[in-house]
Amino acid sequence: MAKFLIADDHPLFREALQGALANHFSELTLREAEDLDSTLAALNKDDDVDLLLLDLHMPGSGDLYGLIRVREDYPLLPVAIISGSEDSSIVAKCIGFGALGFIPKSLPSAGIAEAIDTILQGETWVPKETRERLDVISDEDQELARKVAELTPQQYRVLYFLHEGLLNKQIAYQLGITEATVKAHITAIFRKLGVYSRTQAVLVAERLQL
Amino acid sequence: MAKFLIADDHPLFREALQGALANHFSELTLREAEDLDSTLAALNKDDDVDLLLLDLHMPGSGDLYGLIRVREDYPLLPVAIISGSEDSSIVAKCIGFGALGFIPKSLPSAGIAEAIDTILQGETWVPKETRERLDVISDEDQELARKVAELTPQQYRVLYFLHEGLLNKQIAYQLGITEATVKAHITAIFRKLGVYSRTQAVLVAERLQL
DNA sequence: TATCAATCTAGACTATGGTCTAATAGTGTT
DNA sequence: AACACTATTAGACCATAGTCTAGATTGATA
Repeated sequence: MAKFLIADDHPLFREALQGALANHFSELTLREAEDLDSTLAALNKDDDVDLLLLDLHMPGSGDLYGLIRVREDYPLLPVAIISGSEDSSIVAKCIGFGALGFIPKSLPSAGIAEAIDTILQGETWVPKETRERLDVISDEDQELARKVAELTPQQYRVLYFLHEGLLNKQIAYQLGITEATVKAHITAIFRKLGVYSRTQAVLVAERLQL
Repeated sequence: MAKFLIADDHPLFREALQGALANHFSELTLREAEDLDSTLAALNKDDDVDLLLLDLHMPGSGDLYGLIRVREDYPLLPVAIISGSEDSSIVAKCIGFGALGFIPKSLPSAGIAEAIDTILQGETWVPKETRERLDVISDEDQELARKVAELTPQQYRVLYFLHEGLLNKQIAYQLGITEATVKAHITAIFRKLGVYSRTQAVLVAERLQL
């Protein structure tokens, strides 16, 4: 009896994936989540989830932040990344940051089932095309990912806007808080990332493609 | 009677390249340069150079700045990039920014001669391994490169240190000028790049891998 | 030589960024 | 319930960033 959690903001895709899985797995319990917060909440409630199917692009989080965050909180949970893109450098980063598999949305349902079987056996699965191009993630990037995982969701949002090149005033408006609070968050981000200016913080975010 | 300009800071490599070329081209005039300034000076003096062999890593300039700069000043001059690395994304960027060829230093001399023959005929030459991976450079990146080419050498140096995450005070010390001057350069950089904060300027530099 | 244009330089001034301190609210623990 | 711990909030204060103005230098050109 397998229990999966599907985290994807697209209801139609969740439904399609559910259909594909139901055909392949006879006994199956599915949970759903539509953003990072509800994903973490679901994982917190259900401690016996066998596999997380995690969309890369989720509202309220940068591309890799969701994965990094989940890996930090639940290091033993198998995670398969679901993504519309299949750029090999993205695939490499996902695997490097601890995902067991990378499943492109373009994959037909039989392929998806096969990929998930592989992953449930504890093996890595990535699309054929990218199988030979898995550049290793450097130790420094691993270290940076660990640091980014320490950011709170609000701090992460601030870092996101920082990375967009926004002024503190603009970030404050976007998040509906005062500029003073934004500054406090930024100072906390600096501490956690081990940098001392917004420029360096942005470079860290850029390096991890957050 | 061909005339080439070799721009590489490594005297030994210039010599080796010279030997390889002399064997293949019967009539050959060679000019040499060891940094970006002397390269531009040599091009300015000799207006009948047939080919520039340009090292990617040159003292006093970021990786792509030399190419961007030369292409801006001499758009008709064929340029072959010489480089120790042969990372496909770098190759793609060089070709995208107007180089006709990309010659890895690891190539045996017969291969180098063949590559240069191809380039002199006006065709593009890149290493076999990267031939199928030449992602196109986006229009925005082309536009950004055009803007970066407008920077003066000193402004470029400031942008370089900006991208390292240095404070204005530190940049001033590195360049031996006052902080006020650094600020003036930074304002000029903003104007030319069309941005309004150092963070955004750094993101532009990052995007072009300068 | 005179002159125009561009670059480099820098001081004075204003806006933005960043630190320190501290209060509030939520969370899990004993 | 009392406790420690952490996230979030923000005001006051100082440092850094960025703009405006302007003089000095260089190089090309008439």
